[in-house]
Amino acid sequence: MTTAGPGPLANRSSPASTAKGDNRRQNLLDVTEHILVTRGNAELSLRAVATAAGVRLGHLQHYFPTRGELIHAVLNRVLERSLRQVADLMGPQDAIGVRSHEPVQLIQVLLTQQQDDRLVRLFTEVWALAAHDASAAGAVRAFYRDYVGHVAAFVQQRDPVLTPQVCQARAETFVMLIEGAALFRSGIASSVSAGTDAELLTTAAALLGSGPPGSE
Amino acid sequence: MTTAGPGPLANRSSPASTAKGDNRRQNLLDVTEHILVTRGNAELSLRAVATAAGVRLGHLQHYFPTRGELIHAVLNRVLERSLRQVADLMGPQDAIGVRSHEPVQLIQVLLTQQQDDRLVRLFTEVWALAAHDASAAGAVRAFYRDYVGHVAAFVQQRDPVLTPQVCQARAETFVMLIEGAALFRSGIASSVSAGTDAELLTTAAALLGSGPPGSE
DNA sequence: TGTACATCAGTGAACGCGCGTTCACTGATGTAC
DNA sequence: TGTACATCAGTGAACGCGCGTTCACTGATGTAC
Repeated sequence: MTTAGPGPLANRSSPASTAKGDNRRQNLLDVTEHILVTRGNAELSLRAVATAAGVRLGHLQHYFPTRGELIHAVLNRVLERSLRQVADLMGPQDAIGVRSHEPVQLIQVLLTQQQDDRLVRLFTEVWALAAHDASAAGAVRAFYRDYVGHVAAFVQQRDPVLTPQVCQARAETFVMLIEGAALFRSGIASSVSAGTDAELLTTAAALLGSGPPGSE
Repeated sequence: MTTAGPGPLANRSSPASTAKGDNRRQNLLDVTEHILVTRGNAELSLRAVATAAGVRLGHLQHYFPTRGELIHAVLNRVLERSLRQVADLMGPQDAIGVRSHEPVQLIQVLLTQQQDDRLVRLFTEVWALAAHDASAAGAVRAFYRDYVGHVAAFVQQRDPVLTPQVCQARAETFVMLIEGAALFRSGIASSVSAGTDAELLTTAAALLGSGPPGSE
């Protein structure tokens, strides 16, 4: 398992891995993420990160030699973590082939996560990065491809009669709706009114296939 | 009429309005918008704007004394223009009380606009700005409030039996879906598969109330 | 019609500052023999 | 167990540059009388 392979973990920076070094690296990424959320990419400087982390500029650059490497590292970590959450939520069918979540529960978990505006603010930065940086764009597209893939597999399992194409279409529409909802629920767009949660839940659940079977 | 009042047009910069000055001002905002789309807020500098516009730095600052004023001016113009498009699309009931668009047509127009990734890239910057700048956040929330308001009015007119609360909930969910779809259709998230357009159209149309009447 | 003046359009140079990057360095920790 | 050496953790100073902002300025255009 430790032979890894050419996954997203392959783009390590110069120093080899040490227990102390790994902790420091994660700590530096934590700090970078926090500044990205609170101040945005435009105001993120290496000096600000170093100061907030309590290290010297030169030390930060021992781990992330350039600003670009730091940004890409934090971007990849965010996407990997989010994808892992989606995978845990959509497909915990490990030993036995049983899903632990019904669509409505599942959607409610997703919506609860969106109440935390930190993650949503982070994703607005991710989208903006993807819009201007080719490397970031590739990582973001891969993330959404896998995200949609997990949802499609969930839909397929709930209703094996559906064609893969229909599952894919439902999954993509579902993710569109969830990502759009994030903008509203985080307060960036505007606060949602009382009845919207119910409407959103119904619409999203219908896409996952929780409606009466054969109603389509 | 020149007493203005506290509208969005009130935040004029120092110079009074002249035909030549207004043209120059709009031209400078065009150039700023273009740089915002292609390079992003993080890489937008006053010198880059001035150079691209073919004027001197000092001249740019004659119209927009600070970077912040330039950004806010372009933000407000983008939001006003987009809202005007929505208003034209959702409610052309001027003289007579007749809508010219059916839901499906209307949605197709919205989706076609999203194929142009320039506007979507611009909005990723707008969301990021709103996440970190209090003034921008207010403008963006006002924009989405009005956007949702237009949609809600459309839904209400199509089915007067619905309560205003239901119309509001449907409208908010509709806008969530459309904004999320923008991420995918612009290519930022990932390209959509063939069947997704149909699924998206059906879901969005149902929210606008184009389903068989009384089916709810 | 002409003159005086205010305002606007546009130029040019300079400022202090924070930025990312480079590099030479010291101490700590692990590793090979 | 001890020694030598490579590697990693962390420091410190300096660099050139582009940045936003300030300010004094000249010419063009409008306006009042």
